[in-house]
Amino acid sequence: MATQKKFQPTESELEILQILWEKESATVREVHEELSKTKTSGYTTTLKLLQIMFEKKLVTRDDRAKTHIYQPAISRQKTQKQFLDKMINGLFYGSSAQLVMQALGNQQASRTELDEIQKYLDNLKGA
Amino acid sequence: MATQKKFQPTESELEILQILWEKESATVREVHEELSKTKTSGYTTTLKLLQIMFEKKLVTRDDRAKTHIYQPAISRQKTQKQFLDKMINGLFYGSSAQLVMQALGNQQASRTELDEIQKYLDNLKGA
DNA sequence: CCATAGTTACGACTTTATTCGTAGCAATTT
DNA sequence: AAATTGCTACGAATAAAGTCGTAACTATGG
Repeated sequence: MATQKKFQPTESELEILQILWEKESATVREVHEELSKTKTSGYTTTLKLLQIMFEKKLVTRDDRAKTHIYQPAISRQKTQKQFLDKMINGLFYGSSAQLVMQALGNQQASRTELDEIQKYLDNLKGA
Repeated sequence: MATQKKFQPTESELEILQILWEKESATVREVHEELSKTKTSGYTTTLKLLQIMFEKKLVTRDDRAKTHIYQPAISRQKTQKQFLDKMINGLFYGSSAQLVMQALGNQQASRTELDEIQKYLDNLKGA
């Protein structure tokens, strides 16, 4: 089990994880290229971040070749859960229902999405 | 309208806002007392934070008396929305449905809560 | 009226996160 | 084989958040 709670990714680290989840694996340059679409920081910054993330065990890497290849070490799901939990406890009185309704109210979900949620809900209730 | 996006409360500021939302209004000491239940930082830290929050306009204060009285300047709802939006965009591909299902799956909501959500959902779909 | 306790203000220190410059190495080009 | 390019490593500067110590003021109790 040993759920490495210790290292919650920071804001920047999350951005990088996004990219790694998307691409499955990537070199520093690839990550940087992608980051550059929304940020202006330099290559070595990206490199350093990935190195830190490696130490924190947020990513793994294959360094057999000169150009290292990085992969995410924590799943998107797990990370989502971590942040959700934090948010539910911090901002929503610990009630996921509160959060859900707020989310449904603010962002509008499409009909299709609502139906999906419906199905999911039925499932939970059925159990 | 002028949605003061500028100042997203930080982690610590959020904790303080929680307390202010709860109490409606409070002195530094009251906030600090409450904070002390979960943190160990000193009185002047709390004071300083409230002062900063005042400058950021996250709170208002009545300083007619020696002991100032603070009130939240942004609503819980609005803040919830701000953070939810950020999270949906950052971690859930911009899909609120994704977030909702993840939230329902992880945290278990009680039967009552599920029913509430159901009602809410019917409402949305009805419209 | 003096001492004490409670308050605000505020500068400075600490810690954490982000950013970058530079050195060094290896592969590739000329 | 020298120059160029592209990579990693890593220390250090900068920025942002949180923390605290101390001064100054005010009301209160002896």
